[in-house]
Amino acid sequence: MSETGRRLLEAATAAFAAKGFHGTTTRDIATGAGVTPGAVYVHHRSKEELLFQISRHGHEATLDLLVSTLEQAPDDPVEQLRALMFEFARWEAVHHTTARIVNYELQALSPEHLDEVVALRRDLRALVRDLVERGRAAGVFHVDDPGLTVVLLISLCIDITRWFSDDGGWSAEEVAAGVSQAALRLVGVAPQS
Amino acid sequence: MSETGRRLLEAATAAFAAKGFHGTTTRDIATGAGVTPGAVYVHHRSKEELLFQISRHGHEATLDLLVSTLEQAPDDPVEQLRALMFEFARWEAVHHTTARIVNYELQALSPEHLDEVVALRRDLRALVRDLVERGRAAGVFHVDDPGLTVVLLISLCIDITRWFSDDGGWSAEEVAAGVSQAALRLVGVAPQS
DNA sequence: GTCTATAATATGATAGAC
DNA sequence: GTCTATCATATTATAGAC
Repeated sequence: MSETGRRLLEAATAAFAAKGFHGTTTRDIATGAGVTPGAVYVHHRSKEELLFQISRHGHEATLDLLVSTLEQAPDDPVEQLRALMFEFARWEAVHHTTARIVNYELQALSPEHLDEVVALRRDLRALVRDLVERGRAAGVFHVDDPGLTVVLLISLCIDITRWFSDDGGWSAEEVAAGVSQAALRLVGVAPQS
Repeated sequence: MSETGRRLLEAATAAFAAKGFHGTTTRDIATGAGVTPGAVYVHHRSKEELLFQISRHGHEATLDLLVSTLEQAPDDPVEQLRALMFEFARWEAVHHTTARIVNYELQALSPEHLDEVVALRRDLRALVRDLVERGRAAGVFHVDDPGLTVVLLISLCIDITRWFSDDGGWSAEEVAAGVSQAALRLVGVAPQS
């Protein structure tokens, strides 16, 4: 992709995160990238295509991160959950601008694009569910409702997107440490950390 | 307010929750209420005024619920947190349509209206923070970072808005029970429930 | 590849008949 | 109070000059 094409993607990311897809105009995006409205369509098919590119890339990056985190973690559900939640939470905090679009602009995607992205979200959820089930089978996690536990674990990470700010009270690493500790408590692992 | 005025509010709530403020047109709202676009302005000043009315009412209802829940709860931080989180989570689940607007459409409010709503959000946060501090002072909550704990507790409730569905796997009460148990674990209370 | 200009449509809100 | 009609503007996207 050309330099201008990339700048347009960045401008779209900033604008979509701040004002939402429907609250952003193609003029906003063009202006943010330092070009005139007509130039947008040399680099991108449509405004929705820009959204899809941001959303898909964000989903793929998150999923790739979690898969490789699990691959590198020791063969222990406790350490795996700690690592998974730390990296997941850190990603949402560091990339909170992109993550906001990933998590809150799904409804603006075309039906076909939404399908593709929902499949990636299903994969991510399956990853967490499998880990919770393994910890439960190993007798180290103690949860009444594994399905609801999975939703709440993911909630802790996704909602970071909503409240995290670069100039707020915590760094991405502090948030990640707090969330991964909270996760271990949530699955009934004694708070030794 | 007239019957039509109320129907317009309900139609706006449904539309804003489904498509966002900027993704909703005044024609959508009028059609949803069974009237023509011109009739909207007999009952409401503007589209943004509809949003503000929904948002303010939702914020006030949540805050009132939490205040009265704390008033009625026994003088024990553990039971107070259990009750507070149960009622908060249940409200977000039962009223997930309104709650979606409350939690995710802040940026579409006018600056003056946003100020008013942010003040209510601050009050709600202070309520939770005070409770966590009291539990900590009493030696029954064990948390390293009370501020971050408060954010995560509120996260568990707010994010319900995003994922809860009436025809999903859990009732509002099941979710509320799971969230309040998760909250107690999160603050380091032994999982006896 | 970017610009200016503009087409085609959609939008928030209002006017005036009934 | 609701309707039809419409104003004024904004919007996505394209056309054609440079």
